[in-house]
Amino acid sequence: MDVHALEMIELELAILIRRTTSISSNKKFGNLDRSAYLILRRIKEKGAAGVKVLAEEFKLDISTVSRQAAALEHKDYLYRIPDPLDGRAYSLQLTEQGTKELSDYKQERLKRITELLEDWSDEERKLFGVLLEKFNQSFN
Amino acid sequence: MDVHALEMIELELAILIRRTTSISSNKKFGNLDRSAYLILRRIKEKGAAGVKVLAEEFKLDISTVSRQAAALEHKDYLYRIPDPLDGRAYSLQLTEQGTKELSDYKQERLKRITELLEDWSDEERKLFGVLLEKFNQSFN
DNA sequence: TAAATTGATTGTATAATACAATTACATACT
DNA sequence: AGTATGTAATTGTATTATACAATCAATTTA
Repeated sequence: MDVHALEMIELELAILIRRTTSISSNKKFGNLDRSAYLILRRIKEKGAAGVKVLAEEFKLDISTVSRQAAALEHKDYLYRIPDPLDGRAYSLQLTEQGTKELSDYKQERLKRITELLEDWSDEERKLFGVLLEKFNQSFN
Repeated sequence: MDVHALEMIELELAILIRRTTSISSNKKFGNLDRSAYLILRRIKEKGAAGVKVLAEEFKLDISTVSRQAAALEHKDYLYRIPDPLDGRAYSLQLTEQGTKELSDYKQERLKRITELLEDWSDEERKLFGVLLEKFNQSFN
């Protein structure tokens, strides 16, 4: 196995994470943080879900998702649909505002990434996407 | 330009960052967090440096690096070398313990990544490393 | 030598997370 | 039916990484 490649990945991942961590904390393009964004996206793509399901999918603690969901509800980006079979449970659905905010935020992110990668070839961009996806899937 | 590839990168980056953020906060393989690790590594590879230089290289606030350096000094992983020309300044060098800890930690990280990527081809690993590096460089 | 600048630290705030305790409801067991 | 156990969600508390502002001490400049 090619140790050099692994070392390179190991280092560059550390750098990437640290870099983007600080960017997200200071800058904050729109009104959404990364986690909020992923929640809205998930709901838009796969439909309403409760905090437990979301927490499992994201591999986060339920309490973490609960707070994020509460914040999103408070901003009127999500609303609750009570579970008819279980008085404790509910699921979360996008409001119209949430849908709009999601779309705006996604556009901003996309724009930023497009700028960052403007000198890349199409081939490189495609491969980078594929490999990132594959990497994320290795975690599951 | 291939919008689909960009969208994929955009999404997978968000996922990657969130995932690794939570891993580093809960798990913590060894005694080092990511930033501490990058500092030690930088010093090992490029020699002693003061907090200002490190902060610039890492694009972090000086105060952040100052605290990290203080923590590493406290653990006896780094020691200060006073600047002979400027009574305020100093640079940081690895202690023997720091060198050892760095090497152990790096091994652990490498091991973990090796496991994660064990099903990948050499070619894929190599490309992923190269593209991550290129991506990180786009930030500069 | 007084004023401005600079390297570093410290105070304070924020954000994302986890774990533990709690609340309120649901299910299962005699 | 009633108690015990389990479960969805929230809330309290702690930690970690970060930034920005204030400060301290030394240096440089006018």
